[in-house]
Amino acid sequence: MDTNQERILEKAQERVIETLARNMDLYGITMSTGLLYGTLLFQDKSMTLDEMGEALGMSKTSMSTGVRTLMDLNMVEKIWKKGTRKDHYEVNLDWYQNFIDLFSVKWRHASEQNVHSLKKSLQELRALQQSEELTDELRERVELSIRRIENGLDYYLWLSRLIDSFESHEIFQFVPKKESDS
Amino acid sequence: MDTNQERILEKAQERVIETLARNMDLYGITMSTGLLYGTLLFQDKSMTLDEMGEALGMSKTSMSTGVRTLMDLNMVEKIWKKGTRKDHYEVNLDWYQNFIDLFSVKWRHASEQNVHSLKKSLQELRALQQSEELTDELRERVELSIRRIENGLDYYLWLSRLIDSFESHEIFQFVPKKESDS
DNA sequence: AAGTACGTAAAGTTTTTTCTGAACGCTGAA
DNA sequence: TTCAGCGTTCAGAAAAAACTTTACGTACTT
Repeated sequence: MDTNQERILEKAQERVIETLARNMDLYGITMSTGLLYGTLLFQDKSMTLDEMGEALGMSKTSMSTGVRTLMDLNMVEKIWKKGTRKDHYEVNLDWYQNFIDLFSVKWRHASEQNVHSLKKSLQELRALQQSEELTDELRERVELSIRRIENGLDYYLWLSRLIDSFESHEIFQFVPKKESDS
Repeated sequence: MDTNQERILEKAQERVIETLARNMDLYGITMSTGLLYGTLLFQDKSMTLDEMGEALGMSKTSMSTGVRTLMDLNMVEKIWKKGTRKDHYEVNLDWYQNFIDLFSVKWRHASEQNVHSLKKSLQELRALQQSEELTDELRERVELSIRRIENGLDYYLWLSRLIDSFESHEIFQFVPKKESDS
């Protein structure tokens, strides 16, 4: 058995795993959890928490929380495996869908919160604007704030439609999955 | 002077500022820096580091680093102001462009790193694949890894084209900035 | 040339996050 | 019913990040 070839394989895998993991902070995912994701990615079979802990040299507790984070983002799923009592996990191989789910879950949520605040404050400021006895200086400030908020709302409505186009996969009509050459 | 009206205005602004700031971790931006951004947003005039520190009750050093973070993302810019020795900063009011810049800067960078690793490892594995004396078991593992990596590359090429469409503003043809009603 | 005002780098402190190990509850087996 | 194996909760330890204070370099003023 040529262990040298094996080492080449593992080296190649590790490079990818580490790079992916390092950049997953964009997903709000910690490096360790990213390593876990990468490890699962190159696994042909599903893994148990113990196997993960073994592979990463980390505690089972960490694997438990890490795998839950990944499940919340739909990047990993729990697999039914009869005959064993342990939970088995598998990576979701559809990178596009992973991106979409992440984007939907995180950005949609933030977007909704922001819109809510913006609308509420806009309403208050519009009411204030109606008031007759408003100094010129204050009226000016109120109107500036209203403009700023309206700008923000425009943007978040757009962002919401963008996310819609991801979720519905319509975005792939515009930016197709595969390009012919290159 | 009715200080009550002023309080309403400030309350409305603070709500927005705080919500925006809280959600800016999606941008990899800390809450404090988010508050700084929000503060600048409702400012009619440019601000100096001292004014920011004053407004947020934080050290000038923090303002310095915070403002640099925002500048790196093109969300804030330094303003020429003659007659004073202090630097002045202003928020970039184009939310769409802020989003695009953020996305470009962060995701493009991550994407490029990932593609680089994926390609390098793919090359190594393809070479390994050529090798005649490869056990069936190892060949199987190599081929699985290659498939995984190819999947990833497909995705990142797509992502790159998506980012292109943001940077070129072509995305607005597909998801227009303004919708007629609603 | 000396002094002052400014932004930032470096070092140190505080706060937050991540990780671990022990203890718990649940489920299935004996 | 008891026991063993499993995932998870919780409290504490370790690590990382954020923030402040001090100190420095530069550029303008006098």
